[in-house]
Amino acid sequence: MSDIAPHLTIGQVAERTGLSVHALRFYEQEGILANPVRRDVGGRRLYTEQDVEWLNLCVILRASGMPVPEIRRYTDLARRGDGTEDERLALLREHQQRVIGQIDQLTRSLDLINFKIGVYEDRLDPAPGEMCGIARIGDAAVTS
Amino acid sequence: MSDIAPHLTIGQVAERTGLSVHALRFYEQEGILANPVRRDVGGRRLYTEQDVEWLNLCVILRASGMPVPEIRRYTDLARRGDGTEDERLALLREHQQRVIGQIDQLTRSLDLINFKIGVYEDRLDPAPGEMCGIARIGDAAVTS
DNA sequence: CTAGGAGCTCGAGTCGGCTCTAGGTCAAGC
DNA sequence: GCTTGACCTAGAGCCGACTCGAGCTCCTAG
Repeated sequence: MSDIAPHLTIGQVAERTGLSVHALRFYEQEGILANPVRRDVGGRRLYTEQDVEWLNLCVILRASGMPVPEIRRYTDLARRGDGTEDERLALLREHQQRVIGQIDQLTRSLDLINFKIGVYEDRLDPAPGEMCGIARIGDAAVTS
Repeated sequence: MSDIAPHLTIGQVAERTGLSVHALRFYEQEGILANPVRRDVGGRRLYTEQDVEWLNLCVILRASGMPVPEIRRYTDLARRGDGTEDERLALLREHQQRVIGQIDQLTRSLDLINFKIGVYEDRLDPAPGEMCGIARIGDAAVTS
């Protein structure tokens, strides 16, 4: 935990985060790194383990649909440090709601998909004792 | 259920489906309508209730991330009718898996977000009897 | 008779988030 | 000495799914 900081190359970080080297440079340019990346004598980026940790968090945020500008905002707040906790919390809560909403929407979509799959399964291979005409679920779009 | 078919205009369909008129024309052009839209004497589109039902299904599929080309494929199969049920079923099952995957991914993201929110809440307003240093969850990205 | 509103077509523009290209530096290995 | 491979910058390109605009035709109400 001392300052040995093993200097990861961009390629290694790409491997560890699942991001492409292109994406890593893009993210840096978009201001999505808590502290500025250092460079070696040849101008090559040197990442730290902290950077990787941070990027992995960002990957999660992106994967759950947080737009890049908002991640930048979050990063800014984190960089500024003390006194920004309430804003960071607010931002996370907002995102939390978005994610919950997405899950909700997907779950409802999945219900319909499951239902339609059921219809096709029955149509292709009707279970014994089951009638052909399947009750419609309200007015839901159950066409074809 | 007879062939009265009350001829909906594109504007009415837009209202009923939540799609824009632009999107409706775009979808038609993309082949995402089970049967070709009829036109009135002036060349205006006339939709049926079936079209609306179908479109509402498509809206759900889109909302759950099915790409337009795949909806077109599904529409083609539906249009062809009998004998394509197994393909339609396969297509739906594939999508079902995708949606489940998405929900899964979002749920896991949400876990981390919830965790971080908890960290900030404690940091801003520590509950009595709670210590400051919060145990890290494995090596998970819990930075800042 | 004319103004407004809804519709039409065709094609261009937009947006987000990368991804790729061109043209170059540098260090290691043969 | 030369090739190879990883890295660099700046900027262009791409993809999907719409969205928008220009310029037109209708119909209807005042």
